[in-house]
Amino acid sequence: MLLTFTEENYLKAIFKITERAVKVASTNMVAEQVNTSAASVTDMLKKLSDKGYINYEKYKGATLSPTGVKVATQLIRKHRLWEVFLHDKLKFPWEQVHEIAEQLEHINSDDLISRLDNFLGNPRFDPHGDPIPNSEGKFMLRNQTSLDMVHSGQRVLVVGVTQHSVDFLKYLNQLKVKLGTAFKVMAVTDYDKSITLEKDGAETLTITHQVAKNLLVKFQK
Amino acid sequence: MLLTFTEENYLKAIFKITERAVKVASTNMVAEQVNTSAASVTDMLKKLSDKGYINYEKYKGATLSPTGVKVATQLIRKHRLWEVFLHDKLKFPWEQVHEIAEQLEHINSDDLISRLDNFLGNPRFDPHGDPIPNSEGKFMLRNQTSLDMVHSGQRVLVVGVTQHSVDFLKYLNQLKVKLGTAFKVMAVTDYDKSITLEKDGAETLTITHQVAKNLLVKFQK
DNA sequence: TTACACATTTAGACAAGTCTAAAAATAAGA
DNA sequence: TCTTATTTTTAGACTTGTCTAAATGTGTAA
Repeated sequence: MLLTFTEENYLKAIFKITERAVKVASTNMVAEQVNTSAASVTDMLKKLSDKGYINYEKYKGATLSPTGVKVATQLIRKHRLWEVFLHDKLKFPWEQVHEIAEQLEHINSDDLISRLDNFLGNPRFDPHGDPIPNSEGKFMLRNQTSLDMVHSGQRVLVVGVTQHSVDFLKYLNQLKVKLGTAFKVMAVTDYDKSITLEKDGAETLTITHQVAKNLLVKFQK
Repeated sequence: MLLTFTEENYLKAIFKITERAVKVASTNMVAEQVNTSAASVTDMLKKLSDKGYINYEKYKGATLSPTGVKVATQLIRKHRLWEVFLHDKLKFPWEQVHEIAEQLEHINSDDLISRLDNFLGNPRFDPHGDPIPNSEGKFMLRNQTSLDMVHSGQRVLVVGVTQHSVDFLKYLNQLKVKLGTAFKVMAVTDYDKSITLEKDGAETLTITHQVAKNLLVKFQK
């Protein structure tokens, strides 16, 4: 069964919302994700429910059905593979790949995606450090923490970001922070939770709690 | 000004129709190209005319305006560059690239296309031998004839096809005819205009007039 | 030049996705 | 539990692109 561009975006939105702590996607949450009105969302949820992609009860919100999950993870797979292509092959900076991948992810061809995956060397993470689901929709798991959970003295390696906005990524460029950057945590301020880090060499930088929350790291022994 | 997927397809259709002998695209011709009804075409021609992309007079048919030509050639540029990508990088056979490129051509990003062009080594022809317009929309011209215009004794090199249907291209695969294949014309039958060719080595094959018409060749001295 | 065939346009309708405004349901505080 | 604030849904309308059926225009053969 063929889904429209729009339907696909709704499924992806619901997936994103229910991926973490939230178990059920509310109408308003979806509306914010797809940047539309709550009324439009209600209509679409009804439609997607009729088609079997989501479980939806009036006033109770929506979750993806198994079919819905499949569609959403395949979209994410396509999105992230295209991001790798744009970054690795076409040399786009990481802050520019998301927007173009939003278009490319809707291209319809299984053969295309499996060939692209191969061409790229079956990458397991995209340019932001997000895992790329395999063709069965399985994600690679990884031991990671957001940088606001660390303590003074710990050594960490940047492995991802939880925010893909151009502004945030450009700010990281400015700080010369990218995937693979290693830090030692020098201090965590009680007052505003800002964190002072020392880069591999000697440079020191201080970031706000806001920034730390959006940086994913893994611990180094 | 942003065009919809559908509007772009109409402009491309009018371009294709008026590219050769026909000077004006009639409603029915467009309807056949975009695979829709004449009534729908009339509506769309009115709209595209209002927006300044075509010159259209009731009952007289349509031609592209300068802006329309620009849009259409950029679409063709994108289409053919993606075809090169699919064929050269992802190793799709030439009969499969068209369909996927029909989707990819609508992706919107000038930067993407200029990077893709570079990544591919600024190719000047697509996998079917069609010239790729440059970013100003200029086409490379080439001395070429369709194979039904040749005479016995002439030596030719296959440089293109005028038909991109999967069936036709698969038939050529079967005959082991591809871009760059060299032939000597052995005989042209008066009766049915079928042509007997000798391949570089020694193999001989006979093709119908229908096939010959759709093969583009250039002469070898 | 008339008559007919064919091409084209108009009229009216429909589906998808959107909107605003109003109504209804739910949640939360006193 | 009652009242109010917030969320969600419904109602009705609009846009885009499509359709069929009917009306109109154009071109050609007799």
